[in-house]
Amino acid sequence: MIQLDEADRTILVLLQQDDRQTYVQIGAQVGLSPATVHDRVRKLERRGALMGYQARVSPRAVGLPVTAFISLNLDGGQSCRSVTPTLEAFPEIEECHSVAGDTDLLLKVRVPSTEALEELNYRLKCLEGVVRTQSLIILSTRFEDRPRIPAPLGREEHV
Amino acid sequence: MIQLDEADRTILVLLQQDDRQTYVQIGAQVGLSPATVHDRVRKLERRGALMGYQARVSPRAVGLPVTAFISLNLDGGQSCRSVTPTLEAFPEIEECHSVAGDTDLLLKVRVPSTEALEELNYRLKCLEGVVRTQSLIILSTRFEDRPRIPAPLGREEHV
DNA sequence: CTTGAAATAATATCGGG
DNA sequence: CCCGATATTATTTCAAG
Repeated sequence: MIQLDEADRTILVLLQQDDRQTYVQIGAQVGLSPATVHDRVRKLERRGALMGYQARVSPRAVGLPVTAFISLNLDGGQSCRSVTPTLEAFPEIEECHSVAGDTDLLLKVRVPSTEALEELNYRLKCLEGVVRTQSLIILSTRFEDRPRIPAPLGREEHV
Repeated sequence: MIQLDEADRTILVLLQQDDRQTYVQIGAQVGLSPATVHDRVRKLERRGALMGYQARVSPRAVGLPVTAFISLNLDGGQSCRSVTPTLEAFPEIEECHSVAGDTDLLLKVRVPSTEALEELNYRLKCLEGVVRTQSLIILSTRFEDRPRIPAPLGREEHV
């Protein structure tokens, strides 16, 4: 785990809310000069706490209004290993998690239509090692893309 | 649906990959001047295609190594409406979707430990209108935070 | 680790094609 | 809608406390 002081945490919170904030503005909040903020940001990047900067694009706006979660059951073979790179090649798959439970993989997907979801589902079923799929369609998203770090974040668990 | 030409799409793709790219760099890719790129970006923001800019923060780095999906069953009462704002007040809930199927709401959550997940689960069960919860723990994340717009994005479906 | 100041590079604005 | 030029701001570097 990366050690972060309070200033680092605040910087992360501010940047994940809006990374277009200037180092001057951020510096004012944390009580540091812009140069120091710059320095800390570079360090956070190198240490892996800051993994990138991305614009949030409305899925609706770009023609991907349908969101769904798809559960995948895999056979026991070594295809379990090889299936991840294959899935990564599907642009409609936004997330891919390995889970504990009834299924093996959980995917979050974005598609233009329910017809496209059906089509995607079919293509997944055809993959080597996939024995079953199950789709869960999102009716509406109440919220997502929320900051991951709650502002204060209670003190660390001692492991 | 927002109408986007090819340049707009390219701009969105580039910005969602890395929104620190300069308008000079983007302009070179799409064959437009920096001033024009600037202009288009502002328009994309106003039209709602660009919803914000956020730094991606490593959940591990900030002490939230455990990810889970929690399904919620609600009673039929009007508490269905009031539960969303309540959930939004939970900082550990990153996403909240209304789904079609066995359950009513699907949450994506980040917590410091499995103990914290247990605690969260308990707090959710106690909420007015929640009759059942079910947790699905993520063992490992193969990928997430992927761009939502695949580079070319096949031609529009005609509805 | 921090800073102010200087050098560099970006964004924002605007008149006009 | 697009551009070039200008003005304004921000980032980046650096020598030094």
